Parts: sequence; C-alpha cells; structure tokens
Amino acid sequence: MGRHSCCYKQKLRKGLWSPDEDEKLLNYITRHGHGCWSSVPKLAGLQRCGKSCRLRWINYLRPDLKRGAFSQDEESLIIELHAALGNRWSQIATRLPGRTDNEIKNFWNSCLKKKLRRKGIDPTTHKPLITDLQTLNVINQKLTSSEVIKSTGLINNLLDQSMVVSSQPGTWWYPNQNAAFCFSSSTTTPTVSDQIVSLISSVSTSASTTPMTSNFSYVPELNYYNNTVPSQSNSIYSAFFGNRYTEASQINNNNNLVVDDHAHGQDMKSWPSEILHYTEHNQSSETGLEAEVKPDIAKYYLGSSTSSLNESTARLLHDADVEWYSSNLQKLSNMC
DNA sequence: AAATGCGCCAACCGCAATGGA
DNA sequence: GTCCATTGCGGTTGGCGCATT
Repeated sequence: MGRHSCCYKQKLRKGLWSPDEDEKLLNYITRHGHGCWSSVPKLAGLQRCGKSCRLRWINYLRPDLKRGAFSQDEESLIIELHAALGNRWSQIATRLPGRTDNEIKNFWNSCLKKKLRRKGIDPTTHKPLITDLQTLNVINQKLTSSEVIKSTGLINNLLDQSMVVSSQPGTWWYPNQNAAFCFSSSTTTPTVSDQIVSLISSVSTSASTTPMTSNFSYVPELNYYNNTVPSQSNSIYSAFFGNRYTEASQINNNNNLVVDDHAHGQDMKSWPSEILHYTEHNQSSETGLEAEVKPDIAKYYLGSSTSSLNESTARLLHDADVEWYSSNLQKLSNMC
C-alpha cells in the first residue's frame, strides 16, 4: 500500500541521492527531457522509482532553482500568501520563482511559524494570539450572564473574604469589597459552580495550561483558612492564579503569622507579566518582592461541598477552567 | 571525549486528481 | 462508466549536524 507501483517491480534504492545518481539523472533529463517519469529511471540507468526521480529533479537538480537563504522580501511574501492560501504550498511556490513547494513548506514549519508566534501572531489564523488577558475578558463576559450566581448573602462572610475581587485598578485584593462573583452550593439544587467542581473531580484534563484546583486548609485553632486573601489592614501580600500561590506569608487578624511558605512563592516568578505586577514590600522585618494578580483579571470562583465554614477544603478555579467546564457542562447535559 | 537533545530539511508516504485505454 | 497507471500535493519521517551537558 502506498508505494508507487513501479517500486514493486525491482529492488529500488531509497534515501539520499549520491552525486553519481544526480549526475545520471541530470544528464538524462538535460538530453532527453523527463517525458514519462516512470520510464526515466530505467532509461537513465537508476535504481530508483520514477516518483523519486521526479522529486529529486524538482527539488534539487532543476537548473532554475534559486539556492540559499530566503530574502526578507521572500519571507514577507510567503507570510502574505500563506495568510491568503493556507498550506497550499505548490500555489505559494508559483509566486516565488526558483523556490520549491517543499523548500517553502520546510522554511515555514521550521522558521516562519516560530517567528510569527514570537511576534504574537497565530501562524494558522494570522491573527493575534489570544492572551490570557483576552481569554479572561471573554470569560468575564460569559460570567456576567444569567448562568452565574453573583455574590449573595448565601455565602459565608469568611469564605466571601477568601474570594474577593477588587475592581479598583492598582490595588491589592480587598476582602468584602467589590466582590464580583462567588459561588455557593446548595444542598438541594446544584449550582453551576457545584457542577463545575463535580466535573473537575471526574475529568483530569483541562483546556487551560494551569492546574485546575487548589485546596484551602482550614486552621481550626485560628478559625481561619490557610491561603485566603487577607484584609487590607493586615498588609499581607498573597494571591492565587489557578492553584499557584504567589506568596504564602500570611497574618491573621491579630497580626500573627499563620503561614510562611516561601517555597510555593517561587511559582509566581514564572507567571506572565500581564497577570502579575510586582511590588517591593517591607514588613515584619522582612523585605522582598511581592506579586499581585492584577485586579482586572483576578476573578476567582469558589466552590465548596457545603457552605459551612468548617469544611476542610474548598476549591479555587482558574477562570479558563470555569469557561471550559461551563461550556462542557452544556454539552454534557445535552448528552444526558 | 562521549552522550544526549534538538532543529533542520531532504526524502518518503499516502491520498487525491488526472488521463488514457 | 470503470479500471489502472501516472502525476501532483501536503503531511510526516528520519538522519545529519550542531549545541549542550
């Protein structure tokens, strides 16, 4: 299957062409033209199939081939033509004299694609790549729709604090201010959030690049949640994105240190700049760099199996996960 | 110096289109 | 209309050479 019929007739060479083979093929075609490709190898004295000869001629031996690196003009033209024609390499090649479709295709796959991505352009669509921020804007629109339960009195005050979003630019997250969206569970009617959390428990993959869930550990003796966003007055710098914890230094309402987990703090260094901004801090005789999730994109959604404060864990969802699971909820419910 | 990883690109493979018997 | 050889195209592979460990 697949191999050209002429290849079965005799044992034929494959792989790279030797200079001797090139010479035979070049000599033959120069004198007689290629005619019927299937007869070329026999007449030229080559142990190759006609298809292989044709390819060698077109891609390498043809006298009108332009060799060497692509010029800037050629590069621009390829990008332009690819935007219009897609992967129609042979059609693109007709507009670049001396270049073969194979050559252009290789150049595209090994070089131009990367170049475009570096410029923030999607090489398939030739449109700007969708950034996290853009994605979150889309999600934000979705979540302002009626399917979302906005923050209400159903949610316990302390849990509320853990999920507060500030809409004030350039500020830290403030508990109980400008709460955007919080989810609560109900013992009778599952909310969208409950369904999402349930799905996350059963599905291991996600469309987003960040992990899906994060645990909140309840600290009973302090009646406080580890990893929660503190009050402004505490001047504590901590933030989440997905389950990545930016800075775990945390002080409770009595100004006592609850958690000091700098190991996890390392994670924030890999976060893209459009998500975080960094600030010098100097508190508790400790100086360092702190990260803040920019308020515009700092919208997180909490789901818990109950709304009780004593629940040991609660889940934090990445916005992209919310979108992904929301859309799949619809599909799943259609299937049921 | 040897081993390993990685990018590039020539060549191959499979399939669709074409054309002639 | 059907079959089959041939051609053309685009995706994929594998080997070479260079860089890094």
